[in-house]
Amino acid sequence: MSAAEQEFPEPTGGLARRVPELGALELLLAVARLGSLGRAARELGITQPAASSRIRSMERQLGVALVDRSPTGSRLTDAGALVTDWAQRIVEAAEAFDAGAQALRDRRDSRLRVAASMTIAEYLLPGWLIALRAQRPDTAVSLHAGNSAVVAERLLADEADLGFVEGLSVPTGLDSAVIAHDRLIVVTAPGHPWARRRRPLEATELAATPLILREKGSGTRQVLDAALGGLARPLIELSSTTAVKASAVSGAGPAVLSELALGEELSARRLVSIPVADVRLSRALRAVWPVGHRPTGPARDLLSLTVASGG
Amino acid sequence: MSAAEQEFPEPTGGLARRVPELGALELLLAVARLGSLGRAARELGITQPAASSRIRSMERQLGVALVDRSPTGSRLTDAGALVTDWAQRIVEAAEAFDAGAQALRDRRDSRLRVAASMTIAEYLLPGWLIALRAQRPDTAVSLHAGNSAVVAERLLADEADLGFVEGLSVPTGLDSAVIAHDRLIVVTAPGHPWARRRRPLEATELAATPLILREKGSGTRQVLDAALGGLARPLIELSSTTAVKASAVSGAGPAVLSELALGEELSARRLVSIPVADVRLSRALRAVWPVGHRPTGPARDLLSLTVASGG
DNA sequence: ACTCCCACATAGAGTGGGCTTATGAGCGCG
DNA sequence: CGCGCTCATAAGCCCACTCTATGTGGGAGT
Repeated sequence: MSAAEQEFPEPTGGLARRVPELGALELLLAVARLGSLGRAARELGITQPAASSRIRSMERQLGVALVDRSPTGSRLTDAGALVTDWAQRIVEAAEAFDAGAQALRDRRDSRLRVAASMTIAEYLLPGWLIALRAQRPDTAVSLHAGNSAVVAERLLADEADLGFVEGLSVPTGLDSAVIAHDRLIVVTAPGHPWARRRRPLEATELAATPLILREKGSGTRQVLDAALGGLARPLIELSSTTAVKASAVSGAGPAVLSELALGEELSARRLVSIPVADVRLSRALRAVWPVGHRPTGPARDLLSLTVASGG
Repeated sequence: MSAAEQEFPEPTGGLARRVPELGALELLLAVARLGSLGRAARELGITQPAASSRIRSMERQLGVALVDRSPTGSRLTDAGALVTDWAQRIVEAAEAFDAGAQALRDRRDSRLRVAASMTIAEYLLPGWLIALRAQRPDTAVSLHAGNSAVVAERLLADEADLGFVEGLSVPTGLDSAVIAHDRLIVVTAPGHPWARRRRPLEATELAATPLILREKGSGTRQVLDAALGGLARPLIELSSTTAVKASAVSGAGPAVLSELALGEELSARRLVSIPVADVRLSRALRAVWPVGHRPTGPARDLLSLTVASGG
């Protein structure tokens, strides 16, 4: 074997080889909480040897001892405590995923039918659904995502009980309550010239520069077009927020995204925010329902959750 | 089979059965970014049929069509775009996990040796490490977590190049720079009587109430004891932040935690924050290094990252 | 119109990780 | 001193994921 054995480049990916599976992380959290492999195994519905083996293989994979075994139980090592907290973040994200995915399976018999715009469905709804499930565990929720017009349509056709929109105006026939505000942010990779500017960006500069954008018709795009006077120039048009972020991170150019979409990327400096002068890139997020039909039952529960937690 | 077939209670867990594995989520993100199953497969180093089958089985598991296949490529469905964004959050958490775990494998030959307090290592460091890797991909980092005394010791013994502490004072022999501030927050489950209070909590009430706490000697505990005058009464003492959170969520009682630890729990209202009057529960987070030895090389890179992103 | 290339799907075989049951060993407590 | 708990080990099963090899369909270029 000479050096000719080609290393695969692996620019991204391979995470799954280095990060334990969700089941293993869940098990680790249970061990931390219950102080015993056996009890954790019972809680997850597997046998004690399975738990033992799984923790051991996780330790092998990470190259770090995670738990101190003793005949009186198991406690986390120092490294184990760290790993457990990092695992907790993954599991929380997985819970949000689960809550959302469950609502996507359009069950006809759902007790609460929600229609929401993309941004809200992506970033806020999963958390609300988790909270709702904590209060009313047996409420089945179905979710339909679409733009403002679609949301209004479904509400008026009695195909949804509660809607959420992010437009600049409220569709006719609907009552609404503002639940939060969302700002659009201009971002670039840290290496981009804009990242080193001292003066804020002018609206004219922004309008003159080709940007990485969602496709025409998306809520984000509408707000941006309105703010700039209808002329955002696309460098690329992509079909999902994820794709826009990935493209911006890789340095393809400046992008405009909701602040809700940019938690991790900004704090880890994969992207940096560029201040913008004299442009109103803010919009209200609203809950909506047919005029006169004040939400009741599960819809009311969800509504009160969103108002309480709305920033 | 009568109704005697006992449903397993599954109060927590079972997530792994409903959420696809990390490898599948990574694959989905690659498909979204590249617009083709085959290209995504190539990027992840698997074959096209494997990717095809894996996406299909994920769709079966979720009960939702995620991608529209066509002879010209694959695009996400509406539901697929939502699912992809939720998946992105999981993968981001997994990247932080990976960055941290990699630093935990105490490699002797690391170019940058970091010693950090628990809270910083848990919640801030992984993000910094990701950002550092983006700038300097070949910098191997090792991490050792411990309290302020341990951090100081390792720095002075030249076993670490850069330290992070969260104490109230800077250990002697070290220079420091404040990189962020951290507040401690009193939280309860939403059902707790305190959640319905109108007046802020008084320090004496807090001191008189048994609390869910980290064990004595933890940075969090020290700050709380100092603020209350040395007399926080423990209801339970637990060994990890995760365990404290879980216990508080389940309604065991009030807990005191760093705001850094409470992202998801507060916004999903699994926990609510209780205002506190006339108690200073704030502390500075500092980078530290031996007097005279201003950080250079990788240490300087990391330091400048943390200062830039510190709140 | 024919061909080439890319897209994705299907079929059948191999492998490995995780699960189970069964059993053994260390510590503490009555 | 034995019973309870703890965790570890061993042997066998099974399924998910993987591969190679092949088939089908559409767009682009000649």
